[in-house]
Amino acid sequence: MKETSLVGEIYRGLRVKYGRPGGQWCLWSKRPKTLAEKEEVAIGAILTQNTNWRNVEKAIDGLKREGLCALAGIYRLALKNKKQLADLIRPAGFFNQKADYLFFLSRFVVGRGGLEELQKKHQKGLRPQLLSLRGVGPETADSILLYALEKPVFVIDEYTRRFAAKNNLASIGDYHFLKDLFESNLRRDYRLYQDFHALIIIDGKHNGAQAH
DNA sequence: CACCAGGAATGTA
DNA sequence: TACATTCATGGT
Repeated sequence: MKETSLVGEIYRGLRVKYGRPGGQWCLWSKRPKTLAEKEEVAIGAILTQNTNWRNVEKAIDGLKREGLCALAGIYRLALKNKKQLADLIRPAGFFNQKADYLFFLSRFVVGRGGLEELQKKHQKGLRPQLLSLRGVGPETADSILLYALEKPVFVIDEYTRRFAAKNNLASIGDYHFLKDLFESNLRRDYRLYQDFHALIIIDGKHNGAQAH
């Protein structure tokens, strides 16, 4: 239960300061998750691309109102009426692109028997398969792996880059370099990775929003 | 009014 | 490899 590395010490500092991730992270850092919650996280991982989380919540609420915050439902709707799907997620911005992206992701997951099947199988080759989907880059793939499929994969984003630079952990922002830095200095535990990454963003917002 | 938010794809040099 | 552009809403 104890981290001896510098990275681990920094994590404990965040835990002392903020406790477990709350607010918007209550769902993403929740353990265990129901299947419906995992699907909501996977959908949110697409919707949140370059978009404020408040707008993502509006889009997710819209999907829930129609009973469509699920991958099988999204797949069916995208086949039947892609424009209706785009209209539902409009508040999240980039709605035409993201309707396509959700279609590709839902088709992939449904075609492989659902998220829980994915979580059990394909321990190794899953990340390249996610990356091969249009609309799924490194950050989105790792967000799905970590928060929806509960794999010990560290997510790197702009907050993580700033955080690493600020704490003198790395001078370069290369995605896989930083990913390997965190993963090789921490227990291989998805729960630790979830909380750490969430706290990095919480801390980044805390430090960047002083003017309010 | 400009700028940004939990990116990725595509094109150019 | 390193930037630039596009996609688009809603809050500040």
